[in-house]
Amino acid sequence: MKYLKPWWSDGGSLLHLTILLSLAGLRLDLDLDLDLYLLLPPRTLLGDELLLSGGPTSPAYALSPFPASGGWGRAELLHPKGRERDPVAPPEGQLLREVRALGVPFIPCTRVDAWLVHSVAAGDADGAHALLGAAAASSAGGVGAGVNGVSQAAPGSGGNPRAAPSSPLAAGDEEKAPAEPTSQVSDAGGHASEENEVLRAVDHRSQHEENEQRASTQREKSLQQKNEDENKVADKPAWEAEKTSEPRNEIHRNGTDTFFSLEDLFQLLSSQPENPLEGISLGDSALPGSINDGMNSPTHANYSQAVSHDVNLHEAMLLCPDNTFRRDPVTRTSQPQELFLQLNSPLTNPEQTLSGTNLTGFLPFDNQMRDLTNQDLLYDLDVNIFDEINLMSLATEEGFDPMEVSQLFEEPDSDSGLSLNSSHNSTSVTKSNSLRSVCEGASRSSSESLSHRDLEGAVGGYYPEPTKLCHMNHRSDSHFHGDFAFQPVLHNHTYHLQPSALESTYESFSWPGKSQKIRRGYLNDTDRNLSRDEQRAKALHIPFSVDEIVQMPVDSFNSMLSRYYLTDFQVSLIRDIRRRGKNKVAAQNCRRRKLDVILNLEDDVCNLQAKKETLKRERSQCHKAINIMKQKLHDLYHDVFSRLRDDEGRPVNPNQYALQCSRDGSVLIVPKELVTPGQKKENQKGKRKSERRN
DNA sequence: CTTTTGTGTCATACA
DNA sequence: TATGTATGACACAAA
Repeated sequence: MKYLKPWWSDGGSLLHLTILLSLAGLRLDLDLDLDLYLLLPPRTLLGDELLLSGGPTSPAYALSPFPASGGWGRAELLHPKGRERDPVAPPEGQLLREVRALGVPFIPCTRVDAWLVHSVAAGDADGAHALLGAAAASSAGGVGAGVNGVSQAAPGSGGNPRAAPSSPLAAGDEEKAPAEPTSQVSDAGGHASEENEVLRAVDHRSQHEENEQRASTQREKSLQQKNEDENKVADKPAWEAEKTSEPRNEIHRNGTDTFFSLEDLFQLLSSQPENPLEGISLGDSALPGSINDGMNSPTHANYSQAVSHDVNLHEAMLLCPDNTFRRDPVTRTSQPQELFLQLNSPLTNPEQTLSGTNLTGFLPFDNQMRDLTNQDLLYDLDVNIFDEINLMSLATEEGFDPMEVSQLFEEPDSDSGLSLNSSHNSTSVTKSNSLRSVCEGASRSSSESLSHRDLEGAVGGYYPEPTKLCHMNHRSDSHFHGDFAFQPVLHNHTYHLQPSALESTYESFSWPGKSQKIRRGYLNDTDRNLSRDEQRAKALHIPFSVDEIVQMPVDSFNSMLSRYYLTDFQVSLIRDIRRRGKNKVAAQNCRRRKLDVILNLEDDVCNLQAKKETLKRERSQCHKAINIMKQKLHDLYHDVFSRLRDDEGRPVNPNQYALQCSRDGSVLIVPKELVTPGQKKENQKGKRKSERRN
């Protein structure tokens, strides 16, 4: 963490927040490297600790150590982890009350996007500092993760629905910073404007150039990290992606979630002119101290320029054909689609992006439905033809193992709807080839728009067959296909399997039943790691992953089934996979509940046993007390009789007389013969009971 | 080798 | 009716 005296340290009267990022090269790890400093005005009295809350669920930051008095003090906002504090933040309202009770203006933090704080004049601590740092690039872009920074919506705040930092940037309106505090800011603190705070983000050394130099060395690491991120993105089901489009514009990062968004910072900055105390405005001469010089210096950009620079830099980095984007298409089959996302996420609205990235069937394409092309011709063809072609292509696909499939589906009842007896002869091959020709004649203009993610998520990384794509395409946009989508078409399909072999292969298909077993000995190591359903899906080249099949909503599921051309066999398998997947989860939950019940019952048993022991002890203590009371009563009885004298002054024999208490409290000496039988019985009962207990 | 444990799956009932 | 969930029962693999 590098901290230098800020340029406004001799001016201003309100709390300034300095956000300094320790940039390890161009990579940011906010968990470790983001430190927050509060600049406290002179004579600010604080407790030794001040909690700031970024949001209902964000961790609290402790303000420590105590700032120096008599001048601008600096206090570091320490992450709870660093102080081994309880990371659970107190309720926000309580924090705000505590903070306000101290009379110190504060800035409610909801989220801090990573941004590069750049000092144009390197080494000039008093120089102006331009904000060159782009806000977090989109996660799809991946650049931000490695270069500019990251952003994350605080989970508790429900995330920032805006397109993260790219929204103000992509707006291209750098001269007009949003004047209104965002709802997120106002939600978190609710008083950003009324507190009249100024937010400044500076760095005291130019790290930008340094970072640029480090970029090449860090690129590999960034690429690795980015690939990990993209893997996460790629693992996200399409139906999920279609629902949450904007998170693609954000880096999802584990760890600290109390951050400003760059947009929030801009808005705070833009609200500055409304602050009569500060008199600091963006990009004008009201900035105190050397900042004015710096900002007006030709070598320094003002904030607006910084923002503009940011935009351009950001977009340029997104758009430039940097090596960062070059990935091995073999190892990363989803690259084209993700690159598409990268290129479009900051520039297009999510709907457009989605419409371009969910072309494999997860989104409705009403407009595409209207745009029927020559592929409509295909629609009139017998579906069975597609069926046959599909099976043919399945059988001729590389890695297709008929034995494997037959092992995966072995049950006598082969009522799968497969046209097993269909003639897989040269005629069907000719048909398929002709269909491929027709499909190849279709548009190839938007290859990048085909969702590779969907394909990648499919079991076995299978690309849909061209025939399948054709079939889908005839119901979709003609721009649906791309060149790469037809890559299999370019393969030399020699159909090495003879029709008889194919027929026997398909006849060996059987539906998974109760007695199904997988002879894993036939499976390779890779397949052995797959579940049975995954193996089945792979064997039949189901173009969806098992997770997708299981987890997607029923509407998406049904639309998927209807949108894809799938054989009855495949549909049945998909439905079974879904059913089994759901049931598997249900079984897991059921067992978990059962375990919880057992554990709770064990706890109950322990508690009851403990309670029993307690009650036993209490009873024993009660008996002891009773015996003591009896003994005392006995002693008292004899003491009383020892003091009693009859009319003649002789002691009263306790064996002949008894003391009897009347209701009015008087005590009478009564001969024992006159004691009522009921009293005698009660006394004897009590005696017997006590004897039994003893 | 047997037993235990965890897991997947199926059948069934129910919502 | 379709779908999802809950649960008992069974099979199987691994410890």
